Amino acid sequence: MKNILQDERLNMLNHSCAHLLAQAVKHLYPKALFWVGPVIEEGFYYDIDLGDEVITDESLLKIEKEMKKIAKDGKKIIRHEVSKKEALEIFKDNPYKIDLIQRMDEKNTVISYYTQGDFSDLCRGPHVESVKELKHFKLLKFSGAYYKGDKNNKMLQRIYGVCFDNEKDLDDYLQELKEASERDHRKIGKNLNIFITHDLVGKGMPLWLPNGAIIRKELENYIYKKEQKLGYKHVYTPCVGTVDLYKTSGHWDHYQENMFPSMKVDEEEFVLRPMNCPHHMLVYANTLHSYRDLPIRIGEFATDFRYEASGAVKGLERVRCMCQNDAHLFVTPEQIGDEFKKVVELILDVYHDFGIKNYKFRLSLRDKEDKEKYFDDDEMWDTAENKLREVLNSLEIPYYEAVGEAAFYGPKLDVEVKPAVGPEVTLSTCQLDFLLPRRFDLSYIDNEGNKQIPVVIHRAIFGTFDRFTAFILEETKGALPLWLSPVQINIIPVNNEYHLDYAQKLQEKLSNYRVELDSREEKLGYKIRESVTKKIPITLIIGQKEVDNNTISYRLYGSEETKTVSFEEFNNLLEQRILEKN
RNA sequence: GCCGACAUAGCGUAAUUGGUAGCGCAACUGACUUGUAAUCAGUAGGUUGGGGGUUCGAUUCCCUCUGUCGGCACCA
Repeated sequence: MKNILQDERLNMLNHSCAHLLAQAVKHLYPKALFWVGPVIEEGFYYDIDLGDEVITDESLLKIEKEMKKIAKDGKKIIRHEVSKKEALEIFKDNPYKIDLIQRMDEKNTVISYYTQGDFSDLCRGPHVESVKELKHFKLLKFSGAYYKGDKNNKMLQRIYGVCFDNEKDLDDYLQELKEASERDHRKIGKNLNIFITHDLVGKGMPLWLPNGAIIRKELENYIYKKEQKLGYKHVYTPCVGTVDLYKTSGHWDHYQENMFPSMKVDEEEFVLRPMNCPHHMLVYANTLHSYRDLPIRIGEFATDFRYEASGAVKGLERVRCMCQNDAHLFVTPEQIGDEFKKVVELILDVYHDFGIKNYKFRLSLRDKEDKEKYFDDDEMWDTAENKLREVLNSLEIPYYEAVGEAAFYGPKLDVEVKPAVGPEVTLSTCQLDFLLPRRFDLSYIDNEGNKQIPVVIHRAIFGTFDRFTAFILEETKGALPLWLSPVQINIIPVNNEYHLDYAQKLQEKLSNYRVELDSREEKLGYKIRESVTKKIPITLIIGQKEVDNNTISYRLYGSEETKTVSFEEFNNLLEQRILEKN
């Protein structure tokens, strides 16, 4: 997908197109007041105050038509540079622009605006020379958007669009958008019977169907083995906890509104747990620990419940009931670097196995000004944040820093990926925490016999199995690698009367794999078509040739070629592909 | 949660300017016995998401709830 922000020419075109959009809106809605209209990766948008009016599909078409008309007129786009005072006078009727101008520093910024025909807009530019150049554009969607991104402010109307230099680029782009929607895991999940939701169960509560359950089980086995090798100890803990547990951890104060409401049983208040840290703290606290025992790594595939905002829920990607691939590492301060490094290496290892290449590391730091969210201990935060930077630098991993994205208890490293549809999401996370061990009064005995407080590293490699599955479905377009595929091999006998026996024997010999035998009375072509539609990795065709020569003919998903081999050769192929996670 | 749209059979869809709904795939039955992406014929399947209102009559219009979609906000 083309990134419009990064292409100078497209950037200018789209920016100019945003002005064209505003001009057209002004023609059709004379009372419209404009806020900002930036270029984004996917094109451009403009935030507009339309008073009581709202945009509809119909009005979008009208606006687009008006844009074409203005563009055809071919007015020049003229730049004007003015003083702050002049700017305030020119835009005096628009409080949004006044706000922008008043925040400008006249000494360091040139205040400029652009005029095209009867329309002027405050803007630093640059723009194309004439609206005539804006021929190949399309308005894509519209929605409400809070003024300045603050939910306490008024909701403005936002219109999105995109502009290109020629019709082919525009068509290609629209085609790409359509193809991306074909990869949407919600669509694949439905077609391949991976998960559903049901009104009676509730929003954001996916039901994993048998096919989905196989995928999830494979993912669990995969990461469980990796974690076992790395010395993790796995536990099971309940999906509920008392409110007091979360008061102790501090989560109650910070995230109460994102938890399902508490339920009173006898004299106790319980909540569905939104995270597992408190439970794992108590697992640690169960034993007296020596410094020799550390690090202690407690892992769990833990089901959590979060009362996500109704508008945020999306397929398997953002749910209210999820299963985390969670672990908490209890370490001495000296071990932080090493342990953190091991987690990052595990993340890289896993991403390599899944062929995930497009990801970004984000170092999420606290916002020093936000005293409400973050506990107030500068020294602790500085130590933690610097420690993470140190590790990342030593690993020579590129990352960017994001202020205000830290958890309330500490800074974290997040790994972000871009799904087929929608904005980036966080998959993996690794967080440094000096706070919860104190809250739970955790300790270990150091080599001088003194009580010390351990440091906790929270980490989730897959993040949640739900989101990871969503992502991997989109990455693979549902054509999962052999080891993950719900059905791995589909055997099709050419003729049931003569070849079914041989096919059944093959099925038995391949019982280590998930094999289906399609013995329906249908034509070969019909069954092959279905095998391909279901994205089964390997389809076997068994006819007279195979029976006579004691061979196997197979075709791989994505290929129309059929190869004929001996059983041993075929078995080697399977083992090889499983090993390579191919 | 906010703005807007949408909800028709398992899935994908059509239609009704208000007179209770068609099609394709899948399913089922029968015939065909097949060598690389759809064999033919037939059968069955719908309180048109739930509730309420207007009306002689609502799937269509109005209200409401639930869910879905596109964004915004949120994301321990």
